[in-house]
Amino acid sequence: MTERVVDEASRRRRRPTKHGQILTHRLIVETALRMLREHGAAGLTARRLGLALGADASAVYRYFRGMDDLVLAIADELYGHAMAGWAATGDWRGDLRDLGLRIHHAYLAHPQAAVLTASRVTGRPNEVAGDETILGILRGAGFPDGDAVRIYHAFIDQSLAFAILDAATLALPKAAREADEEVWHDTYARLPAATHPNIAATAPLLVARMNDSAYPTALDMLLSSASAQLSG
Amino acid sequence: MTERVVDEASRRRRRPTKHGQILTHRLIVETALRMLREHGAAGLTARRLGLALGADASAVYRYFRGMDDLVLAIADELYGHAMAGWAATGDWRGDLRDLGLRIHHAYLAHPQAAVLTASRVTGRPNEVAGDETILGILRGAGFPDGDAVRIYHAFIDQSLAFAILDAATLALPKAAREADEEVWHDTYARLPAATHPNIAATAPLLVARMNDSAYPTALDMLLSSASAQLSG
DNA sequence: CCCCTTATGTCAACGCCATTGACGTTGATG
DNA sequence: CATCAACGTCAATGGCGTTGACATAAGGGG
Repeated sequence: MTERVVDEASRRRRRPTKHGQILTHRLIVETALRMLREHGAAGLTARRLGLALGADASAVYRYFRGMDDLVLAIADELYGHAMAGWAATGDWRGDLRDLGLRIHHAYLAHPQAAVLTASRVTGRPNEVAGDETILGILRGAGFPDGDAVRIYHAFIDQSLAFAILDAATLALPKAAREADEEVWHDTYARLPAATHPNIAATAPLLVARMNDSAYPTALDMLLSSASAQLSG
Repeated sequence: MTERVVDEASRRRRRPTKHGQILTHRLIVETALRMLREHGAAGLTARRLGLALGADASAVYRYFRGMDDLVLAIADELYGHAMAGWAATGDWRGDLRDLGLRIHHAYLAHPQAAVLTASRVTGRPNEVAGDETILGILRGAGFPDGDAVRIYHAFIDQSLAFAILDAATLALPKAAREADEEVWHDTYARLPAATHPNIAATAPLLVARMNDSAYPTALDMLLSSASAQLSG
Protein backbone atom coordinates (compact mmCIF):
# COMPACT_ATOMS: atom_id res chain seq x y z
CA MET A 1 0.00 0.00 0.00
CA THR A 2 1.30 3.45 -0.86
CA GLU A 3 1.68 6.29 1.60
CA ARG A 4 -1.73 7.14 3.00
CA VAL A 5 -1.22 10.90 3.28
CA VAL A 6 -0.62 12.78 0.06
CA ASP A 7 1.46 15.94 0.10
CA GLU A 8 -0.96 18.83 0.45
CA ALA A 9 0.58 20.84 -2.40
CA SER A 10 0.05 18.01 -4.90
CA ARG A 11 -3.46 17.11 -3.82
CA ARG A 12 -5.82 17.15 -6.80
CA ARG A 13 -8.60 14.68 -6.28
CA ARG A 14 -11.95 15.74 -5.01
CA ARG A 15 -14.17 12.92 -3.92
CA PRO A 16 -17.30 13.61 -1.88
CA THR A 17 -18.14 11.81 1.35
CA LYS A 18 -21.28 9.69 1.64
CA HIS A 19 -23.12 12.87 2.68
CA GLY A 20 -21.79 14.94 -0.20
CA GLN A 21 -19.11 16.83 1.66
CA ILE A 22 -15.77 17.54 -0.02
CA LEU A 23 -13.07 17.19 2.61
CA THR A 24 -10.11 19.54 2.75
CA HIS A 25 -7.22 19.99 5.12
CA ARG A 26 -8.58 23.39 6.11
CA LEU A 27 -12.14 22.15 6.69
CA ILE A 28 -10.84 19.45 9.03
CA VAL A 29 -8.78 21.94 11.05
CA GLU A 30 -11.66 24.40 11.34
CA THR A 31 -14.11 21.66 12.33
CA ALA A 32 -11.68 20.37 14.94
CA LEU A 33 -11.28 23.89 16.36
CA ARG A 34 -15.03 24.24 16.58
CA MET A 35 -15.38 20.90 18.36
CA LEU A 36 -12.70 21.85 20.85
CA ARG A 37 -14.56 25.07 21.58
CA GLU A 38 -17.95 23.35 21.93
CA HIS A 39 -17.02 20.12 23.67
CA GLY A 40 -13.63 20.60 25.26
CA ALA A 41 -10.44 18.62 24.80
CA ALA A 42 -12.11 15.31 25.59
CA GLY A 43 -14.67 16.04 22.89
CA LEU A 44 -12.16 15.91 20.06
CA THR A 45 -11.85 12.29 18.95
CA ALA A 46 -11.38 10.89 15.47
CA ARG A 47 -14.85 9.33 15.52
CA ARG A 48 -16.64 12.46 16.65
CA LEU A 49 -14.64 14.54 14.17
CA GLY A 50 -15.65 12.14 11.43
CA LEU A 51 -19.31 12.54 12.38
CA ALA A 52 -19.02 16.33 12.40
CA LEU A 53 -17.45 16.19 8.94
CA GLY A 54 -20.10 13.84 7.55
CA ALA A 55 -17.33 11.32 6.86
CA ASP A 56 -15.84 8.17 8.21
CA ALA A 57 -13.30 8.92 10.92
CA SER A 58 -10.55 7.12 9.05
CA ALA A 59 -10.81 9.60 6.15
CA VAL A 60 -9.00 12.04 8.44
CA TYR A 61 -5.93 9.81 8.06
CA ARG A 62 -5.80 10.80 4.38
CA TYR A 63 -4.99 14.33 5.47
CA PHE A 64 -3.13 13.91 8.74
CA ARG A 65 -0.73 11.20 9.81
CA GLY A 66 -2.59 10.94 13.08
CA MET A 67 -4.51 12.94 15.62
CA ASP A 68 -1.24 14.37 16.86
CA ASP A 69 -0.51 15.76 13.40
CA LEU A 70 -3.94 17.40 13.50
CA VAL A 71 -3.16 18.99 16.85
CA LEU A 72 0.00 20.47 15.36
CA ALA A 73 -2.01 21.92 12.50
CA ILE A 74 -4.39 23.49 15.00
CA ALA A 75 -1.45 24.98 16.88
CA ASP A 76 -0.18 26.62 13.69
CA GLU A 77 -3.66 27.97 12.99
CA LEU A 78 -3.69 29.68 16.39
CA TYR A 79 -0.25 31.10 15.76
CA GLY A 80 -1.60 32.59 12.54
CA HIS A 81 -4.44 34.22 14.46
CA ALA A 82 -1.92 35.85 16.80
CA MET A 83 0.17 37.31 14.01
CA ALA A 84 -2.69 38.40 11.74
CA GLY A 85 -2.75 42.15 11.25
CA TRP A 86 0.35 42.81 13.32
CA ALA A 87 2.68 45.54 12.05
CA ALA A 88 6.03 46.72 13.38
CA THR A 89 6.25 50.24 14.80
CA GLY A 90 10.03 50.26 15.23
CA ASP A 91 9.77 50.55 19.02
CA TRP A 92 11.22 47.15 19.94
CA ARG A 93 9.81 47.09 23.44
CA GLY A 94 6.31 48.12 22.43
CA ASP A 95 6.36 45.72 19.50
CA LEU A 96 7.37 42.75 21.69
CA ARG A 97 4.73 43.66 24.26
CA ASP A 98 2.08 43.80 21.58
CA LEU A 99 3.18 40.45 20.13
CA GLY A 100 3.28 38.78 23.53
CA LEU A 101 -0.23 39.94 24.40
CA ARG A 102 -1.49 38.88 20.95
CA ILE A 103 -0.08 35.36 21.27
CA HIS A 104 -1.54 35.03 24.76
CA HIS A 105 -4.88 36.37 23.59
CA ALA A 106 -5.09 34.13 20.52
CA TYR A 107 -4.62 31.04 22.65
CA LEU A 108 -7.04 32.26 25.32
CA ALA A 109 -9.71 32.60 22.62
CA HIS A 110 -9.52 28.78 22.30
CA PRO A 111 -8.70 27.46 25.77
CA GLN A 112 -9.11 23.80 24.90
CA ALA A 113 -6.90 24.10 21.85
CA ALA A 114 -4.36 26.04 23.88
CA VAL A 115 -4.13 23.35 26.52
CA LEU A 116 -3.39 20.79 23.81
CA THR A 117 -1.07 22.81 21.64
CA ALA A 118 0.77 25.61 23.41
CA SER A 119 3.61 23.32 24.44
CA ARG A 120 4.21 21.96 20.95
CA VAL A 121 7.00 22.85 18.50
CA THR A 122 5.61 22.59 15.00
CA GLY A 123 8.11 24.18 12.63
CA ARG A 124 5.11 25.19 10.55
CA PRO A 125 4.84 28.40 8.52
CA ASN A 126 3.05 30.64 11.02
CA GLU A 127 5.27 29.63 13.91
CA VAL A 128 8.42 30.05 11.84
CA ALA A 129 7.30 33.48 10.62
CA GLY A 130 6.53 34.56 14.18
CA ASP A 131 9.91 33.41 15.47
CA GLU A 132 11.73 35.13 12.59
CA THR A 133 9.88 38.33 13.48
CA ILE A 134 10.70 38.22 17.20
CA LEU A 135 14.36 37.42 16.59
CA GLY A 136 14.43 40.25 14.06
CA ILE A 137 13.07 42.73 16.59
CA LEU A 138 15.66 41.72 19.19
CA ARG A 139 18.63 41.72 16.81
CA GLY A 140 17.37 44.97 15.26
CA ALA A 141 17.27 46.56 18.72
CA GLY A 142 20.99 45.87 19.08
CA PHE A 143 21.07 42.69 21.21
CA PRO A 144 24.02 40.45 20.36
CA ASP A 145 22.95 37.05 19.01
CA GLY A 146 23.54 35.18 22.26
CA ASP A 147 21.39 37.62 24.22
CA ALA A 148 18.78 37.82 21.48
CA VAL A 149 18.28 34.04 21.52
CA ARG A 150 18.24 33.85 25.33
CA ILE A 151 15.64 36.64 25.62
CA TYR A 152 13.62 35.27 22.70
CA HIS A 153 13.56 31.87 24.44
CA ALA A 154 12.32 33.35 27.73
CA PHE A 155 9.86 35.63 25.93
CA ILE A 156 8.18 33.06 23.72
CA ASP A 157 8.08 30.31 26.33
CA GLN A 158 6.71 32.74 28.90
CA SER A 159 3.86 33.74 26.61
CA LEU A 160 3.07 30.09 25.83
CA ALA A 161 3.40 29.07 29.47
CA PHE A 162 0.93 31.71 30.63
CA ALA A 163 -1.32 30.81 27.72
CA ILE A 164 -1.57 27.24 29.01
CA LEU A 165 -1.94 28.24 32.64
CA ASP A 166 -4.72 30.72 31.95
CA ALA A 167 -6.35 28.49 29.33
CA ALA A 168 -6.38 25.61 31.80
CA THR A 169 -8.28 27.82 34.22
CA LEU A 170 -10.80 28.81 31.53
CA ALA A 171 -11.14 25.19 30.47
CA LEU A 172 -12.25 24.10 33.94
CA PRO A 173 -15.91 23.22 34.44
CA LYS A 174 -17.74 26.34 35.56
CA ALA A 175 -18.32 25.11 39.10
CA ALA A 176 -14.66 24.20 39.61
CA ARG A 177 -13.46 27.52 38.22
CA GLU A 178 -15.80 29.52 40.44
CA ALA A 179 -14.78 27.48 43.46
CA ASP A 180 -11.12 28.25 42.73
CA GLU A 181 -11.86 31.95 42.37
CA GLU A 182 -13.66 32.04 45.70
CA VAL A 183 -10.67 30.58 47.54
CA TRP A 184 -8.95 33.96 47.76
CA HIS A 185 -11.96 35.47 49.47
CA ASP A 186 -13.23 32.45 51.39
CA THR A 187 -9.94 31.07 52.63
CA TYR A 188 -7.07 33.48 52.21
CA ALA A 189 -8.89 36.66 53.26
CA ARG A 190 -9.99 35.01 56.48
CA LEU A 191 -6.58 33.92 57.70
CA PRO A 192 -5.72 35.52 61.05
CA ALA A 193 -2.78 37.91 61.34
CA ALA A 194 -1.48 35.91 64.28
CA THR A 195 -0.61 32.90 62.11
CA HIS A 196 -0.38 34.50 58.64
CA PRO A 197 0.69 38.12 59.10
CA ASN A 198 1.74 38.67 55.48
CA ILE A 199 -1.38 37.25 53.89
CA ALA A 200 -3.59 39.08 56.41
CA ALA A 201 -1.89 42.38 55.69
CA THR A 202 -2.27 42.03 51.94
CA ALA A 203 -5.61 40.19 51.71
CA PRO A 204 -7.62 42.96 49.98
CA LEU A 205 -4.88 43.30 47.36
CA LEU A 206 -4.81 39.51 46.84
CA VAL A 207 -8.59 39.31 46.45
CA ALA A 208 -8.49 42.19 43.95
CA ARG A 209 -5.67 40.76 41.85
CA MET A 210 -5.12 37.03 41.95
CA ASN A 211 -7.99 35.91 39.75
CA ASP A 212 -6.67 37.96 36.81
CA SER A 213 -3.84 36.83 34.57
CA ALA A 214 -0.37 37.73 35.79
CA TYR A 215 0.96 37.64 32.24
CA PRO A 216 0.98 41.41 31.55
CA THR A 217 2.94 42.00 34.76
CA ALA A 218 5.40 39.20 34.11
CA LEU A 219 5.81 40.36 30.49
CA ASP A 220 6.56 43.94 31.56
CA MET A 221 9.11 42.70 34.08
CA LEU A 222 10.80 40.57 31.43
CA LEU A 223 10.92 43.53 29.03
CA SER A 224 12.28 45.82 31.74
CA SER A 225 15.03 43.34 32.47
CA ALA A 226 15.90 43.03 28.77
CA SER A 227 15.90 46.81 28.42
CA ALA A 228 18.30 47.16 31.34
CA GLN A 229 20.66 44.68 29.68
CA LEU A 230 20.62 46.72 26.48
CA SER A 231 21.39 49.96 28.34
CA GLY A 232 24.12 48.44 30.46
CA MET B 1 -24.43 -2.64 44.67
CA THR B 2 -22.95 -0.51 47.42
CA GLU B 3 -20.39 2.23 46.89
CA ARG B 4 -17.25 0.71 45.52
CA VAL B 5 -14.80 2.94 47.31
CA VAL B 6 -14.83 2.74 51.07
CA ASP B 7 -13.86 5.77 53.13
CA GLU B 8 -10.18 5.44 53.86
CA ALA B 9 -10.53 6.15 57.58
CA SER B 10 -13.00 3.28 58.05
CA ARG B 11 -11.14 0.72 55.96
CA ARG B 12 -10.57 -2.46 57.96
CA ARG B 13 -10.31 -5.45 55.67
CA ARG B 14 -7.02 -6.86 54.61
CA ARG B 15 -7.31 -9.36 51.79
CA PRO B 16 -4.25 -10.44 49.83
CA THR B 17 -4.06 -10.37 46.08
CA LYS B 18 -3.48 -13.54 44.09
CA HIS B 19 0.24 -12.92 44.51
CA GLY B 20 0.03 -12.34 48.26
CA GLN B 21 0.21 -8.54 48.27
CA ILE B 22 -1.93 -6.51 50.67
CA LEU B 23 -3.10 -3.40 48.84
CA THR B 24 -3.28 -0.02 50.54
CA HIS B 25 -4.09 3.50 49.39
CA ARG B 26 -0.52 4.53 50.10
CA LEU B 27 1.04 1.56 48.28
CA ILE B 28 -0.97 2.36 45.18
CA VAL B 29 0.06 6.02 45.22
CA GLU B 30 3.73 5.17 45.70
CA THR B 31 3.66 2.52 42.98
CA ALA B 32 1.96 4.93 40.62
CA LEU B 33 4.56 7.61 41.36
CA ARG B 34 7.31 5.14 40.63
CA MET B 35 5.70 4.15 37.33
CA LEU B 36 5.29 7.77 36.30
CA ARG B 37 8.96 8.34 36.94
CA GLU B 38 10.16 5.21 35.22
CA HIS B 39 7.85 5.08 32.23
CA GLY B 40 6.40 8.56 31.81
CA ALA B 41 2.77 9.56 31.69
CA ALA B 42 1.89 7.03 28.99
CA GLY B 43 3.28 4.33 31.22
CA LEU B 44 0.72 4.81 33.95
CA THR B 45 -2.36 2.84 32.96
CA ALA B 46 -4.72 0.92 35.21
CA ARG B 47 -3.56 -2.35 33.66
CA ARG B 48 0.12 -1.69 34.11
CA LEU B 49 -0.46 -0.39 37.62
CA GLY B 50 -2.36 -3.57 38.39
CA LEU B 51 0.55 -5.65 37.12
CA ALA B 52 3.05 -3.65 39.17
CA LEU B 53 0.89 -4.17 42.26
CA GLY B 54 0.49 -7.89 41.63
CA ALA B 55 -3.26 -7.33 41.42
CA ASP B 56 -6.02 -7.06 38.91
CA ALA B 57 -6.31 -3.52 37.55
CA SER B 58 -9.89 -3.16 38.71
CA ALA B 59 -8.84 -3.56 42.35
CA VAL B 60 -7.57 0.02 42.11
CA TYR B 61 -11.22 1.11 41.87
CA ARG B 62 -11.69 -0.06 45.45
CA TYR B 63 -9.38 2.72 46.54
CA PHE B 64 -9.86 5.50 43.98
CA ARG B 65 -12.95 6.60 42.12
CA GLY B 66 -10.95 6.61 38.92
CA MET B 67 -7.52 7.25 37.51
CA ASP B 68 -8.12 11.00 37.78
CA ASP B 69 -8.73 10.61 41.51
CA LEU B 70 -5.42 8.77 41.71
CA VAL B 71 -3.62 11.55 39.85
CA LEU B 72 -4.95 14.15 42.26
CA ALA B 73 -3.86 12.00 45.20
CA ILE B 74 -0.42 11.85 43.61
CA ALA B 75 -0.37 15.63 43.33
CA ASP B 76 -1.33 15.94 46.97
CA GLU B 77 1.60 13.67 47.82
CA LEU B 78 3.86 15.88 45.69
CA TYR B 79 2.84 19.17 47.16
CA GLY B 80 4.89 18.66 50.29
CA HIS B 81 7.94 17.72 48.21
CA ALA B 82 8.41 21.22 46.83
CA MET B 83 8.74 22.89 50.22
CA ALA B 84 10.35 20.00 52.09
CA GLY B 85 13.74 20.94 53.48
CA TRP B 86 13.61 24.53 52.34
CA ALA B 87 15.11 27.08 54.74
CA ALA B 88 15.41 30.86 54.47
CA THR B 89 18.90 32.32 54.12
CA GLY B 90 17.88 35.97 54.47
CA ASP B 91 18.97 36.80 50.92
CA TRP B 92 15.55 37.56 49.44
CA ARG B 93 16.64 37.15 45.85
CA GLY B 94 18.44 33.87 46.40
CA ASP B 95 15.59 32.55 48.52
CA LEU B 96 12.99 33.35 45.88
CA ARG B 97 15.13 31.80 43.17
CA ASP B 98 15.55 28.64 45.21
CA LEU B 99 11.80 28.43 45.90
CA GLY B 100 10.90 29.02 42.26
CA LEU B 101 13.21 26.28 41.06
CA ARG B 102 11.96 23.87 43.75
CA ILE B 103 8.32 24.38 42.81
CA HIS B 104 9.14 23.91 39.14
CA HIS B 105 11.22 20.82 39.84
CA ALA B 106 8.66 19.16 42.07
CA TYR B 107 6.02 19.40 39.36
CA LEU B 108 8.41 18.29 36.63
CA ALA B 109 9.08 15.11 38.57
CA HIS B 110 5.47 14.14 37.82
CA PRO B 111 4.39 15.74 34.58
CA GLN B 112 0.97 14.12 34.28
CA ALA B 113 -0.03 15.28 37.74
CA ALA B 114 1.42 18.71 37.02
CA VAL B 115 -0.60 19.19 33.86
CA LEU B 116 -3.75 18.43 35.80
CA THR B 117 -3.14 20.36 38.98
CA ALA B 118 -0.73 23.27 38.51
CA SER B 119 -3.50 25.63 37.45
CA ARG B 120 -5.68 24.88 40.46
CA VAL B 121 -6.12 27.10 43.55
CA THR B 122 -6.62 24.84 46.52
CA GLY B 123 -6.22 26.97 49.65
CA ARG B 124 -4.71 23.85 51.22
CA PRO B 125 -2.25 24.19 54.11
CA ASN B 126 0.92 23.68 52.05
CA GLU B 127 -0.14 26.16 49.40
CA VAL B 128 -1.11 28.71 52.02
CA ALA B 129 2.16 28.24 53.88
CA GLY B 130 4.12 28.69 50.66
CA ASP B 131 2.29 31.90 49.76
CA GLU B 132 2.76 33.27 53.29
CA THR B 133 6.48 32.56 52.95
CA ILE B 134 6.87 34.26 49.57
CA LEU B 135 4.92 37.33 50.63
CA GLY B 136 7.03 37.43 53.79
CA ILE B 137 10.23 37.40 51.79
CA LEU B 138 9.06 40.27 49.57
CA ARG B 139 7.70 42.42 52.39
CA GLY B 140 10.77 41.64 54.47
CA ALA B 141 12.98 42.82 51.60
CA GLY B 142 11.32 46.22 51.78
CA PHE B 143 8.76 46.09 48.97
CA PRO B 144 5.61 48.10 49.73
CA ASP B 145 2.48 45.92 49.93
CA GLY B 146 1.20 46.84 46.47
CA ASP B 147 4.51 45.92 44.85
CA ALA B 148 4.92 42.81 46.99
CA VAL B 149 1.54 41.45 45.85
CA ARG B 150 2.13 42.35 42.22
CA ILE B 151 5.56 40.66 42.16
CA TYR B 152 4.32 37.67 44.17
CA HIS B 153 1.51 37.25 41.64
CA ALA B 154 3.90 37.29 38.69
CA PHE B 155 6.40 35.06 40.50
CA ILE B 156 4.07 32.28 41.61
CA ASP B 157 2.00 32.20 38.44
CA GLN B 158 5.12 32.16 36.31
CA SER B 159 6.54 29.19 38.19
CA LEU B 160 3.24 27.32 37.81
CA ALA B 161 2.90 28.35 34.17
CA PHE B 162 6.36 27.04 33.27
CA ALA B 163 5.65 23.92 35.32
CA ILE B 164 2.65 23.16 33.11
CA LEU B 165 4.39 24.10 29.88
CA ASP B 166 7.42 21.92 30.60
CA ALA B 167 5.35 19.14 32.13
CA ALA B 168 3.12 19.08 29.04
CA THR B 169 6.22 18.50 26.96
CA LEU B 170 7.37 15.65 29.21
CA ALA B 171 3.87 14.19 29.22
CA LEU B 172 3.89 13.78 25.45
CA PRO B 173 4.28 10.31 23.99
CA LYS B 174 7.94 9.64 23.40
CA ALA B 175 7.68 9.77 19.61
CA ALA B 176 5.88 13.13 19.63
CA ARG B 177 8.31 14.65 22.08
CA GLU B 178 11.32 13.51 20.10
CA ALA B 179 9.77 14.79 16.89
CA ASP B 180 9.25 18.19 18.51
CA GLU B 181 12.85 18.26 19.70
CA GLU B 182 14.12 17.48 16.24
CA VAL B 183 12.21 20.41 14.69
CA TRP B 184 14.89 22.94 15.69
CA HIS B 185 17.53 20.95 13.90
CA ASP B 186 15.47 19.48 11.04
CA THR B 187 13.41 22.53 10.15
CA TYR B 188 14.68 25.73 11.74
CA ALA B 189 18.40 25.09 11.22
CA ARG B 190 17.81 24.50 7.52
CA LEU B 191 15.97 27.73 6.74
CA PRO B 192 17.83 29.82 4.15
CA ALA B 193 19.24 33.22 5.08
CA ALA B 194 17.53 34.72 2.05
CA THR B 195 14.05 34.21 3.51
CA HIS B 196 14.81 33.90 7.24
CA PRO B 197 17.95 35.91 7.97
CA ASN B 198 17.46 36.08 11.73
CA ILE B 199 16.77 32.39 12.23
CA ALA B 200 19.62 31.43 9.90
CA ALA B 201 22.05 33.67 11.78
CA THR B 202 21.13 32.22 15.17
CA ALA B 203 20.38 28.60 14.23
CA PRO B 204 23.22 26.94 16.17
CA LEU B 205 22.22 28.88 19.29
CA LEU B 206 18.56 27.90 18.81
CA VAL B 207 19.45 24.21 18.39
CA ALA B 208 21.63 24.37 21.51
CA ARG B 209 19.05 26.07 23.69
CA MET B 210 15.42 25.72 22.74
CA ASN B 211 14.81 22.18 23.95
CA ASP B 212 15.72 23.13 27.53
CA SER B 213 13.37 24.89 29.90
CA ALA B 214 13.42 28.68 29.69
CA TYR B 215 12.22 28.92 33.29
CA PRO B 216 15.60 29.67 34.94
CA THR B 217 16.20 32.52 32.47
CA ALA B 218 12.70 33.95 32.87
CA LEU B 219 13.00 33.64 36.65
CA ASP B 220 16.31 35.50 36.72
CA MET B 221 14.90 38.25 34.53
CA LEU B 222 11.87 38.61 36.80
CA LEU B 223 14.12 38.82 39.86
CA SER B 224 16.40 41.37 38.16
CA SER B 225 13.40 43.52 37.36
CA ALA B 226 12.13 43.28 40.92
CA SER B 227 15.58 44.11 42.24
CA ALA B 228 15.78 47.20 40.05
CA GLN B 229 12.42 48.38 41.41
CA LEU B 230 13.70 48.01 44.97
CA SER B 231 16.87 49.98 44.17
CA GLY B 232 15.03 52.71 42.31
C1' DC C 1 -16.12 10.36 -25.46
C1' DC C 2 -13.90 6.35 -23.36
C1' DC C 3 -10.55 4.06 -20.67
C1' DC C 4 -7.13 3.63 -17.23
C1' DT C 5 -5.22 4.73 -12.99
C1' DT C 6 -4.98 6.15 -8.48
C1' DA C 7 -6.37 8.89 -4.78
C1' DT C 8 -10.18 9.13 -1.79
C1' DG C 9 -13.74 7.50 1.35
C1' DT C 10 -15.71 3.50 3.54
C1' DC C 11 -15.83 -0.53 6.36
C1' DA C 12 -14.26 -3.86 9.51
C1' DA C 13 -10.97 -5.10 12.52
C1' DC C 14 -7.01 -4.69 15.74
C1' DG C 15 -4.98 -3.65 20.13
C1' DC C 16 -5.36 -0.69 23.61
C1' DC C 17 -7.79 2.28 27.17
C1' DA C 18 -10.73 3.14 31.73
C1' DT C 19 -14.35 1.32 34.02
C1' DT C 20 -18.41 -1.56 35.71
C1' DG C 21 -21.29 -5.67 37.07
C1' DA C 22 -21.24 -9.98 39.01
C1' DC C 23 -19.16 -13.55 41.52
C1' DG C 24 -16.15 -16.08 44.81
C1' DT C 25 -13.86 -15.78 49.06
C1' DT C 26 -11.26 -13.71 52.86
C1' DG C 27 -11.33 -12.11 57.26
C1' DA C 28 -13.46 -9.04 60.90
C1' DT C 29 -17.00 -9.18 64.14
C1' DG C 30 -20.42 -10.90 67.28
C1' DC D 1 -18.65 -21.05 64.84
C1' DA D 2 -21.70 -18.36 61.70
C1' DT D 3 -22.59 -14.26 59.35
C1' DC D 4 -21.77 -10.78 56.19
C1' DA D 5 -19.57 -7.09 53.92
C1' DA D 6 -15.48 -5.75 51.83
C1' DC D 7 -11.99 -7.15 48.84
C1' DG D 8 -9.96 -9.10 44.64
C1' DT D 9 -10.91 -11.37 40.34
C1' DC D 10 -12.84 -12.01 35.87
C1' DA D 11 -15.32 -10.89 31.90
C1' DA D 12 -17.53 -7.57 29.59
C1' DT D 13 -18.72 -2.79 28.12
C1' DG D 14 -18.05 1.24 25.50
C1' DG D 15 -14.77 3.92 23.95
C1' DC D 16 -10.05 5.26 21.87
C1' DG D 17 -6.54 5.83 17.63
C1' DT D 18 -5.26 3.55 13.79
C1' DT D 19 -4.56 0.21 9.76
C1' DG D 20 -5.53 -3.05 5.84
C1' DA D 21 -8.47 -4.00 2.26
C1' DC D 22 -11.97 -2.81 -0.81
C1' DA D 23 -15.11 0.03 -3.78
C1' DT D 24 -15.43 3.86 -6.55
C1' DA D 25 -15.16 8.79 -7.91
C1' DA D 26 -12.75 11.60 -10.71
C1' DG D 27 -8.46 13.38 -13.06
C1' DG D 28 -5.81 12.87 -17.04
C1' DG D 29 -4.64 11.18 -21.47
C1' DG D 30 -5.67 9.35 -25.98
